[in-house]
Amino acid sequence: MLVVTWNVNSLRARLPRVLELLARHRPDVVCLQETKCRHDQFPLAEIAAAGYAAAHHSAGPWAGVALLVRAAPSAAPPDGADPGDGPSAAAGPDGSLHDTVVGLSGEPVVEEARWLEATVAGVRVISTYVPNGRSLDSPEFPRKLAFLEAAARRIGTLRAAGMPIILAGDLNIAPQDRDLYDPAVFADGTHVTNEERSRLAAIEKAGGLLDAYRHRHPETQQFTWWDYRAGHFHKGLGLRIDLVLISASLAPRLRECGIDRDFRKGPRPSDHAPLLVRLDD
DNA sequence: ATGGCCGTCTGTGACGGA
Repeated sequence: MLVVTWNVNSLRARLPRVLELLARHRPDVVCLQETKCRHDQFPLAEIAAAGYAAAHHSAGPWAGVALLVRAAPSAAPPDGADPGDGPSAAAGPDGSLHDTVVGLSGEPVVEEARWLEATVAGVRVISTYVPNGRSLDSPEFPRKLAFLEAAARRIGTLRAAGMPIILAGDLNIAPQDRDLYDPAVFADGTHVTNEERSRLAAIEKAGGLLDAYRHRHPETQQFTWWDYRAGHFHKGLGLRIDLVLISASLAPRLRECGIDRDFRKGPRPSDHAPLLVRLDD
């Protein structure tokens, strides 16, 4: 099973690149963040035409998360078929979306669209977009911490239910200093504080989860986000803030985990690159 | 590293992103 997470920074602006990703990698599951569209703007028809069912949590110009699941070839909708128009849309062999949950219980700002769950092939898959936090003295920062605490509670509940978990998304935390191009630049900023890192660790502990990229590549410095400005991508100045956390029970199936930097290049790229995780079937 | 960018909206610049 190939799982991809990608902060697309507007799904409408990025749709050609998303379709390119689906065609190139044919992932089984895609977790998207920052879709930035109203519910009625979500491009269900184009995604269905590419052979994917979708569930989404859309709230207008900010945030927004989605899950795409590859349909079986025989289950592809015929020409003119209604692709469906909501989180209940489903398709796939073992790739159906079941028991979709929209939103995170206890999240501080309910009207933001930052958390979406579904069961795919016996795995509880979550696409999340954690608040940025802006700055340490901003009211957004305690909201970020509260969101992370709510996520830990929810993950603990899901673990107790017994199904393996894949929590994927833009966590907006660099887990270690090796996940930053220069720790000094971020010394007084968000994304690196003990408050954030300890809450990320609490999520991992609550779920029995591990960071798939770091598990597979214990020492490598590689990034998933680069500022659009100042040529940072071409200078190699980025952060690793997009993560896939998997249940320890899935770790023996972890074949590979990598970042496709090609999608940070080319026409109209997102400022994030997709992170790919392959699990043996 | 001071900063350079890109996306949204009913906009003609402000704001958010990290």
